[in-house]
Amino acid sequence: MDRSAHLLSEHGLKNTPVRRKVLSFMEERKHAVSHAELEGAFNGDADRVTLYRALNTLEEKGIVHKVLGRDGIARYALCQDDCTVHRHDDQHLHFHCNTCMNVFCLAVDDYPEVNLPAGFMLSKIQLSAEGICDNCK
Amino acid sequence: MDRSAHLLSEHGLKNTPVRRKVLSFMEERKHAVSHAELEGAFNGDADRVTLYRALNTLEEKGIVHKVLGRDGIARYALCQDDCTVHRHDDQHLHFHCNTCMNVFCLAVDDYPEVNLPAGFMLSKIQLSAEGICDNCK
DNA sequence: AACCAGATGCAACTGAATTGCATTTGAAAC
DNA sequence: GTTTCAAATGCAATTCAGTTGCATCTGGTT
Repeated sequence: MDRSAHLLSEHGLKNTPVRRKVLSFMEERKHAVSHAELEGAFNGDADRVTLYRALNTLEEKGIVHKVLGRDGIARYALCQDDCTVHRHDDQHLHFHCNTCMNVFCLAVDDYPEVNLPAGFMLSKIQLSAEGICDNCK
Repeated sequence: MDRSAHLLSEHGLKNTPVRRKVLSFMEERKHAVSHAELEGAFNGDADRVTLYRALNTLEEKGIVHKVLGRDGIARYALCQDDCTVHRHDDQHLHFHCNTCMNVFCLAVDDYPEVNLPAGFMLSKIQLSAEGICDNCK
């Protein structure tokens, strides 16, 4: 059983061709993938709605996490191993390329401390950056 | 001439009722405003397309800046005085409320340093947070 | 082999945002 | 104050990401 199939059974999801291919496609990319990108890769082998639902399900189970690009379009990337349904490990930097619009999940050593005004309850801090990615440069 | 009218002439924009009202509406709010919120405030006094165009124009001129909510919907807030067409002062924290989905621009004292992998060119770092705002708490 | 909850495919729909084009208007020139 | 015109507005139609309803199919268990 490959890694994709393992991830699925581990989270109580049926091991279907679509989900396996979605996961292995993400493994091969170093940027977060959009629905449109996946649809292109499937090239008619899966309905667009099925892909939307596969992505939503994978996110709900904590297998992938969702990030909105600067263009407002959702992208998805594999979570780290220690992600759970209840806690996603988002302690990384999302780098937004202003040329290709791709989003990259990059490791970051130290995370900033932030103190909010009175009355604001903090649940998560996220760091993001934008510029030009190594591929577009 | 009030502040809204001044901002417009300062940036070479016509001083129209719609733009003045959009700006003064933003001044009164402490969160970034969405198109839907504006449309409600205008209550038929301006076409929805006109509002979209007003927001785009104000952003292009550096009078307001745009931020995407967690829901993927654009919101706009007045820039600090030192924003220009070429450089927006985004050195603040965007706080996303998970209840009302409003976005708040909050001041932040120290900004984190980040070093990217080779080949990535950084142009801007942004800090965002999510949780519950003071109003929803 | 039988079963069924969950996954898929197809069609229709929603909602944010954009585009084209005719009309109106702010503000500068006269 | 009148003329003038680029810019702004209003209206209709369109685009595009994402969702929903429902019938059919299938992975995995019995």
